[in-house]
Amino acid sequence: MRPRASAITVREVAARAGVALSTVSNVLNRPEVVAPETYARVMSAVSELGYVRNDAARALRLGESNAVGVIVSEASSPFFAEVTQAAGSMLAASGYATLLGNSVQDPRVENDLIGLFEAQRVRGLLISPMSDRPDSLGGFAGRGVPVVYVDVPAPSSEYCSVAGDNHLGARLVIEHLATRGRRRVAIVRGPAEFPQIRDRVAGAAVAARALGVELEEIVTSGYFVNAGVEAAAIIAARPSTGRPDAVFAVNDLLAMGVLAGLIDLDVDVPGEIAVVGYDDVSVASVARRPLTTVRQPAREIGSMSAAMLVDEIERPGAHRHEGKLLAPELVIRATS
Amino acid sequence: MRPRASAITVREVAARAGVALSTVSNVLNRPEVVAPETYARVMSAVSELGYVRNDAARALRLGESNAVGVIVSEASSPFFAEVTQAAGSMLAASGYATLLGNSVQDPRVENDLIGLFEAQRVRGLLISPMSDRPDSLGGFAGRGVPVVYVDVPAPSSEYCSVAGDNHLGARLVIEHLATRGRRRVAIVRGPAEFPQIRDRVAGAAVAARALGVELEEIVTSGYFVNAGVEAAAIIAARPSTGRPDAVFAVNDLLAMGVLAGLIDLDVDVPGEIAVVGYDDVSVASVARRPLTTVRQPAREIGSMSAAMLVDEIERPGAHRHEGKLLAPELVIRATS
DNA sequence: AACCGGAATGATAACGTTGCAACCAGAAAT
DNA sequence: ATTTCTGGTTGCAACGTTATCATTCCGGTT
Repeated sequence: MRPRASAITVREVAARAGVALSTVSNVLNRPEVVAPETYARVMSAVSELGYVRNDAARALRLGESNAVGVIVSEASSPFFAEVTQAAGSMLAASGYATLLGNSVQDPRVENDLIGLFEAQRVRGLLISPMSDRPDSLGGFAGRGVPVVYVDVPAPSSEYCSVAGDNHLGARLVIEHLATRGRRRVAIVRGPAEFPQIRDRVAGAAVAARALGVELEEIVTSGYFVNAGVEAAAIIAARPSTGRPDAVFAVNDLLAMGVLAGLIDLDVDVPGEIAVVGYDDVSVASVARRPLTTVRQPAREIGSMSAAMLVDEIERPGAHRHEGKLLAPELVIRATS
Repeated sequence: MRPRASAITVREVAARAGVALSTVSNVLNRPEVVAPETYARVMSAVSELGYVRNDAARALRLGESNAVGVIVSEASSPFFAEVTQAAGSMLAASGYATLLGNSVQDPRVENDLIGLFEAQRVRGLLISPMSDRPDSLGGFAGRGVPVVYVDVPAPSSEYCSVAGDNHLGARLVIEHLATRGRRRVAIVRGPAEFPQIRDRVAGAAVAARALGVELEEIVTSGYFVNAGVEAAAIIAARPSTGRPDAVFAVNDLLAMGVLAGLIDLDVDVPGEIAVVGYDDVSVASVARRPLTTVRQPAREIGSMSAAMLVDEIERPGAHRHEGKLLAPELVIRATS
């Protein structure tokens, strides 16, 4: 038992200002009830001593914190970066602190983060999960803490969600490629199974079947640029007759890698092989060739999901769950 | 006074397991002192009831949390994404939870975040500040909470820091351009004044003066791709005689924008104008042309600064402050 | 038989904050 | 002169956890 040596507490401040400690609390939390003169005296004591409220004690007393958790599977992806940024500023505007957790595409880390946020007693959680239904999420529901699914439709109607329509987006891609005369599409993805990716693959499969397009799946080593380059090497190594005439990479980073890889290996894009990505991240337009891709409303997904979460936190009675599915938009550039 | 309705506390668990609440605490914190049989009984009560420790209460009792704060000026930048990811996993390995704050290039937000982390009583702070010396940082030093500067040299020897040598990196760029025969370099940056950027500009100026290279500064609207495109438009609008023969963009996103913008406006790169970036983010190699840039050891910066912070937290006596300056490396590709 | 040591468990007091209830002067109403 | 009010202030208990210290219960020693 040797808690922190010197810490300025509300008690110190009270002594300095010559008032009771509950008066200090009043100054800080309900300034309208204290006399202006007292208010000033307490405030100057606060700043003289450099008092900073202890949020742990406050949270304990109040039974709840003012923080919400945000968990994404890959914080360094440009798409999620935009989503979390929009969500963060929305939450900040509503007075919540954001705790951002990066599960680094690892379900174990995801579970740890959920546990951490649970222990922190966050007011709500924004999550873009690895699986449709992370097992450790039950604790939140049990406690009545709102959870909003981001970029993935909620697994049940107890939750809100905001997501881009990945199924539709993928269909748009295949339809576009088909109208451009492509008949053999390779879909390139990484090994990890995200719900988003699964939906894109499924959507592509449906459209391909409907249009009589041949579909092949190439699983490469990850979801970043270098993995795309590897996929390009695999494709280019085949004899011309064995190659697809289009590549649908499940995100833009991958697509940019494929694109550059193919061009460097003297494959004509889009002449011989078309390349399409997904997300329309900012660099997509300045790729080796301006990249055809599917635009997702990233900022909107972030701010809308944050708004839903805030509503559910602040009006638990009136709140109605809702599963928003935002329509993506095909952006045709030079690679298809 | 109506703290949270139903919450399972250690008391509930104790009742369920038929032991005293302090025994439950022992099970959770010092399992070696309790009898195996009791341990098992308590643990099963824990999981049956779904008990989750309340970190606020724990932090209050202990006088300190297990969280450290990380503040970056632009979380969506690929460079910082890599830094924070490396720092985060290093910190997680040492048992600390990471609170990531994004100051969104706004000193006010930065101050708010510092205040938030102070109130949360974080054990330490990793910060890549907007200014050399954020005023609100004093509270940490006063409390004896370690602060490590990331990607910026510390303003005084009371702090550790890990940074890439921006001055040197910029010199390498100018020297490289000079040996390639370039005599008129335009340095492209955004309006915000980061210490990193200032160092790069200063380093470039020193090298340019030494080598007799003419240096011009173009301030565009931001630090992202589209700002780079704007800068390209400005340059291309000039008559050929008024154009620089090289552009040094202070980061890769900007450089990729400039590069694509120039090419789209029929400027020959690198024939007429060379383009060089900074950071060597993953997409730099798949830009419109493979981009010449300066590689920063982002992961190393992140994990090293985290390691220093942990050391300072855990060995306050033995710790010696240190200002690491990591050497960057010029990566010559196709744009120079 | 009295004692001791150790292992296991339990009672208790904080940690810093907040909201309620109580209090207290002095002013206004009776 | 007594009562009622009211703007200001204060005392106190509680939030859930953990470390300390005390207690109990054994089997084993003297």
